[in-house]
Amino acid sequence: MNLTFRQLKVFEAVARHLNYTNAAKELHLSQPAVSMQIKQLEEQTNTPLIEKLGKKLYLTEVGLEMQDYARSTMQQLVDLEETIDQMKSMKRGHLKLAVASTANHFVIRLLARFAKFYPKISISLDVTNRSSLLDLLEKNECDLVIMGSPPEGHNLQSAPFLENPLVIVSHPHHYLADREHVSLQEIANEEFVVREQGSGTRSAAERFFTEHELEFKTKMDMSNNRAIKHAAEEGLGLAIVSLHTLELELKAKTLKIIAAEGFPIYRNWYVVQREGKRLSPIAMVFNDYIMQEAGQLMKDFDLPLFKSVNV
Amino acid sequence: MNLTFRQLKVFEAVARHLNYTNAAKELHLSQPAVSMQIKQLEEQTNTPLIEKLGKKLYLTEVGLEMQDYARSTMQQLVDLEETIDQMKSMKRGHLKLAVASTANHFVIRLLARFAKFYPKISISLDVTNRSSLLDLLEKNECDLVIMGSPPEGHNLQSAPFLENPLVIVSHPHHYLADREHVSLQEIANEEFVVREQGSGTRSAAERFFTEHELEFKTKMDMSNNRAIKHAAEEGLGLAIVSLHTLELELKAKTLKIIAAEGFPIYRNWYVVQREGKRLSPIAMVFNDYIMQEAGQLMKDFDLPLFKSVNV
DNA sequence: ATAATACATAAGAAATACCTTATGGTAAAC
DNA sequence: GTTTACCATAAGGTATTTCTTATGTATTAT
Repeated sequence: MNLTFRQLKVFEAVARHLNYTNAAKELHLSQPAVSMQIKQLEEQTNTPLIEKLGKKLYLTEVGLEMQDYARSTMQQLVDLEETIDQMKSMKRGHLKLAVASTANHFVIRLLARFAKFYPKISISLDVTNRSSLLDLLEKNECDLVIMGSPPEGHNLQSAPFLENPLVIVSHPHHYLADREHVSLQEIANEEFVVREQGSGTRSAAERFFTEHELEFKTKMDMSNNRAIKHAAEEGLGLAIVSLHTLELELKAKTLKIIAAEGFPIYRNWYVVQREGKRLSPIAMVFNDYIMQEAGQLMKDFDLPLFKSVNV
Repeated sequence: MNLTFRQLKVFEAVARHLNYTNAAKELHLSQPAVSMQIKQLEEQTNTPLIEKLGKKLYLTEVGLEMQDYARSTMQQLVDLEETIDQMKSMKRGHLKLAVASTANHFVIRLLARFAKFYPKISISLDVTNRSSLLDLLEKNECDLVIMGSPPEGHNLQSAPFLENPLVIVSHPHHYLADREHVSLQEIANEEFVVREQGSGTRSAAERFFTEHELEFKTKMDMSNNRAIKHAAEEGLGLAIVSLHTLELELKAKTLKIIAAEGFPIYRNWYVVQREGKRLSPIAMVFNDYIMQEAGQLMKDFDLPLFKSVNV
């Protein structure tokens, strides 16, 4: 059985009118065209669907069944079209993001704003480590990834969208904590708690010290940003971290930013996607959104000391 | 949007394999044929459904939606086919009958047997009066009608399928009730309770008396067969009724058949349908069934005195 | 009886659907 | 680097679909 949507459409009209001529008018067709479609449908099903008694038309039992089927199928088609339209116009859809754990906090703030504009869009946010992020991209299991240091040569495409100021923090009673200016040399005399080798933050810090021909004294390294901050709080050393991860600690005054010369170091946050990936409409919009709005939005958020540090 | 079932079928295969070449093999097509169907589907929806990243294929969000749609639509088509097949093979369907109230009792017995052969077939039986029967046929609201005297010239087609013996009954203590032979003249001396003018039974009775040049003395006429029998039970007169309506009364011995000369008068039960009506498979089978089997079946039923009357 | 109405059928033409083979391009595997 | 696997694209042809106009036929209404 090889029906066509055309046959169903015509049949539905005839079944509704119980009159070929009127159905033909509705469909802007000639009457024989309608007759033929019905005839073909009857040939397909190999059973009469409509019977003519005198001048009136009646649906046979199978005809009634066919009417049900035609209506439901056509309704489904309408539904599909609507769903697709909604997806296109982003009234519906799903945005799959993944972020580096260091970016988690500020990305959630960005997302909160973004989500308000697209109430019917569902969002999934995977907060995970660097290698998992690359894995997700590889498997095409997410639309976009936000991270601090995209790798090279994995068929990835990345774009910086926001400055990522790295600052030096200490516990509030550190002797450098309240100073208005701390020289490079004074910094170099301190010991640091740092991220593991290979981390973007670690690399940036090392580059900074190398460029200024200073020694970078690392006391401990840890693979977790939160652990580093905690170590600094406990006075195990100074820490170099992204300002964007510090909101809570600054509010709670468990850490203080040191007014170190040459700081903050500016790195970037990147949006990363697979090369060649055709973004879904909503992913494209989100991409545009953060590229254009992230800077402004971050300023709107109440990051204390941002300005003073930024001098 | 003007999809084709072909496009959906091909898309479904591709979505399942996530591989054009394998889908093509499954469908016994060349690979470009598959490419083209997908491309056309994407043109119809005006949105990508499948994306190729590296060597792997992925469904887009809309593609996933389309996959759902394709599967459900194709499943519905399978269901439709099955339903139609079942209707054709009479594993399903509906038989709409209407019978004259006088025929009710014996038709139900016929139906009970018939229904056993077609357990999934539902049957509706409308028991109503003559004019309503014609109305039902006119409006094509039933497949077949069973009645005693089909009218002429209503674009109806009728076929006798069973003898309808009319007998004379009286209450059990009537002085003719136990006689082994009652002459025509003795009958003609009696008074009768009869159906209204125009009724088939009435006409047949009148014809009988006219043919034998006897007077037909009618005391009362009633439009309801049951009322007539009741009148006879109460001794208001003799009654001429179809043997097939008497089963209960004979069993209960509230009426007795009189062994009148020339009786029973043989009339017929008819199956009536609209001229030109294409019977549904099940209606056709039922029609054949009663045409061929009704006589035998009626003999199987325990109609006491049938044989003796029939001598 | 005649006209009017409505569906069926036939013939022909245009569009389009659909498939094949041949070929090109790209990513991954060796 | 070469090969392999796999999809895209092009060209070309056939079959099918789908429509129209013209005409036939049956039923109903006048």
